[in-house]
Amino acid sequence: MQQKPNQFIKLRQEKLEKIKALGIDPYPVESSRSHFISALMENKEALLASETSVTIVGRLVAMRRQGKLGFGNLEDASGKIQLYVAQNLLGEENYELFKLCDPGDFIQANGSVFYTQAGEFSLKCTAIKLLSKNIRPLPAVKEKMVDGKTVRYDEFSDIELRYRKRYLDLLLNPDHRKVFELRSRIITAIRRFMDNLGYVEVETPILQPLYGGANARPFITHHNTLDMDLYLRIATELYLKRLIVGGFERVYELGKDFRNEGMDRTHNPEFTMIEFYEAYSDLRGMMDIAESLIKHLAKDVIGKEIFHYHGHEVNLGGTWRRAAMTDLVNEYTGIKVDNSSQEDLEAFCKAKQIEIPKGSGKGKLIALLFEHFVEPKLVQPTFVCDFPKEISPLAKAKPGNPLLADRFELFIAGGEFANAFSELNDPMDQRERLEAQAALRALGDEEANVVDEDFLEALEYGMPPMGGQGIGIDRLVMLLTENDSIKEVILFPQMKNS
RNA sequence: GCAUCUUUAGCUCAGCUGGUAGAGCAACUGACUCUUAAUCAGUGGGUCCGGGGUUCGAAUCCCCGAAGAUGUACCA
Repeated sequence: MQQKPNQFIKLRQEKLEKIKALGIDPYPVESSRSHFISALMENKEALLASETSVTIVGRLVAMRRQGKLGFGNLEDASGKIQLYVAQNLLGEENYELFKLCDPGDFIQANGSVFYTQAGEFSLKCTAIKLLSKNIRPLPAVKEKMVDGKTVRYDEFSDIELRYRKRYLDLLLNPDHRKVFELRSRIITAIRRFMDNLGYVEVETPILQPLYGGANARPFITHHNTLDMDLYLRIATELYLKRLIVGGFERVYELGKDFRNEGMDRTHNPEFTMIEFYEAYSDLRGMMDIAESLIKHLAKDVIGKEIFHYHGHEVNLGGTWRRAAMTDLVNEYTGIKVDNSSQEDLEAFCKAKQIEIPKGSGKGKLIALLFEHFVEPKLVQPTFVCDFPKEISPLAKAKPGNPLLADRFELFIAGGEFANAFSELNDPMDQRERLEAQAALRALGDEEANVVDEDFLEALEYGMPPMGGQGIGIDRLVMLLTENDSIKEVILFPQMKNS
């Protein structure tokens, strides 16, 4: 038989025609199910004793036909069971249909459970119905139990294909499906945790006339009817603060932010973040929430405290260190930051070949030293406090030290997991800080904040003292599911056209 | 952005210093009423990522390009 490049599809389409010739609709509307497959597997003896007749549905994932008898494995979202299909039980016509079925087809099977001679718990089929015909063969992945462990053969493992054809990855690699089930449970648990603290979940605009709340380059789009450019949000901060002005006391938003920047194993251009703001709280309150939330997710959702991540062993269970940025810089570089002049720090950076952006003050230099010499070393959870105010335009100054912000970032395994401040609510101070950012922007810093007049006006009407925090969900899921690439925890990661 | 590596059948891969492209699984045909990585017999299937070059001859060597991975830079 001559076979062309799309040989597989052609052959299956021929089968499809044969099925139609039997008067069977290969894509019927109706299906029914009396039991999930897991319900059969969990109640074997009772179903066996009662000889209950059941109807199950799912995808046929393997077939072993031998003349007038055959076996198949049927899989639904809950589990997998072997089908025993014999001509003398189905009748000739129905068995003819079975012979035209392929792995990948969706079918409905009626029958009752029993043990085969080989001792496998199976469904003895009395009828099968085709629910959806597969016309493109699935990549063949076979598995076998060896000493109680599942050994897999010819795994669908090409990383690029797994990301581009995620549906195949999910279908063929149950471990990867599990990661996304866990992601869902983690997000549900986060929402429940915040709800229990009395927070209200809100939704603010993704399309924004001005962007703010973080230092990042935005995606720009255009609204035709309004004939105006809009930005995809880089953060939810400024809108959530407006809600606190509006009388809400505890709000959170869990959703996507978009940043038009580099991509690597911890950055995807669209990513998921939770931000929350609590009136009459402050940095200390935010620290307590971060620690108790993440410990709760580890212990109660995942069920452990030790995680392997980016080559490190991280213990989320212990007491989390709290340290000032300047002390950490001193600890790892030996520099006494408080006693150093801006010139001293610039000289040190130059000696270490660290590029200094235009307009950098002493605070920025301290932050640069921190990033280069401290950040990668912070393996166990560490709250880094006392950020320079200069690089924290939306944070209140630390009481008693006008050069520092009342801010922390949480670092785990050398990466940032949370960022929180006692939020700045002095409208005059906020205006000055945003104008300082605008000056940096004029010097070429494309990631500096822009001045948002409406936000400033909202502050002028009065905003209570409060704590606010952002936690990157993707990285948290990476840590908790022990995946080193963000693409492993995002269902459809950004890829170039191939 | 830069560096290194990868790209061969539907999937997973082999293919040595250049000599007519291979395996397993999947697919197709046939046999088979207790298989389960079913088995047995047979068959078909390739833009060797794309383009150019060197050579009598290129999957293999060289150049350009694409995609992906890793590292690095940027992302305070």
